[in-house]
Amino acid sequence: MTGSRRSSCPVACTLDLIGDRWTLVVVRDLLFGKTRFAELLESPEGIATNILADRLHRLEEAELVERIPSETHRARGSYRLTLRGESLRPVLKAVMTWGLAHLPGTRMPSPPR
Amino acid sequence: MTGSRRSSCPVACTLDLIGDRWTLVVVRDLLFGKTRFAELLESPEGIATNILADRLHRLEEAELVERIPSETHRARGSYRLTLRGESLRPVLKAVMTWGLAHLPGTRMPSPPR
DNA sequence: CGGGATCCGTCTTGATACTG
DNA sequence: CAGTATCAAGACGGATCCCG
Repeated sequence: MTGSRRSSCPVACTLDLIGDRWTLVVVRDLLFGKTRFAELLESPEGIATNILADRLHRLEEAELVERIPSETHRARGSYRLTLRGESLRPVLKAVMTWGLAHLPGTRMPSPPR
Repeated sequence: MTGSRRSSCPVACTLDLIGDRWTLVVVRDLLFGKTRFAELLESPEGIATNILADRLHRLEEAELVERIPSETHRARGSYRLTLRGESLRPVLKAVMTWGLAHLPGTRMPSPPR
């Protein structure tokens, strides 16, 4: 995933940002209220630590996520979606709705709000 | 892209199907009315022939696309979205809407219907 | 010539081990 | 706990080859 802008198409350019198998899973978890690295790791999909770190960095770079460092412990920051990041909710909703309707066996884990 | 189902989450499972940088671009073109291999190749993003063939096969396997062989020329088939494939339209719409709203410089090429 | 398949070098991904 | 380092496996991209 290079992230390079390939065209002026809103679909292709958005996919440059979130078009991979992990980014939207991370966004999903953040939308569901998770904030810490370890929490994000716990999801049943089993994302690897380096992939999670990479995706969080990319999302930060795209200003979809911000990292909030802790004042007490230096290595205990948390991650939150920016407003821009939260605006991905309709995209996630559409993906989730499609999955629920067309992939038997899938179900909602907990309220996405 | 392995395509293996990793969880029961509708988001993660949907991403197993369409979570990469090319699949939704192909679906976009099919929704826009393109039907032939060569047409799909012409898009400004510049997909490689092997990648396009691979994505079409995967989409066929997932029953999102069907290949319709020509009666006259045997090597002149066309591809069309199935009903199931067309049902991805809201997902594509959400992605496109997000891109138009948040990625400056992106614009619609031609009516998506 | 159109519609792919195959080969191959490069870049990305992901599992695991390791560190502050 | 929160990542980084390492390294094998796989995906990408493009050039070419092949077949009707």
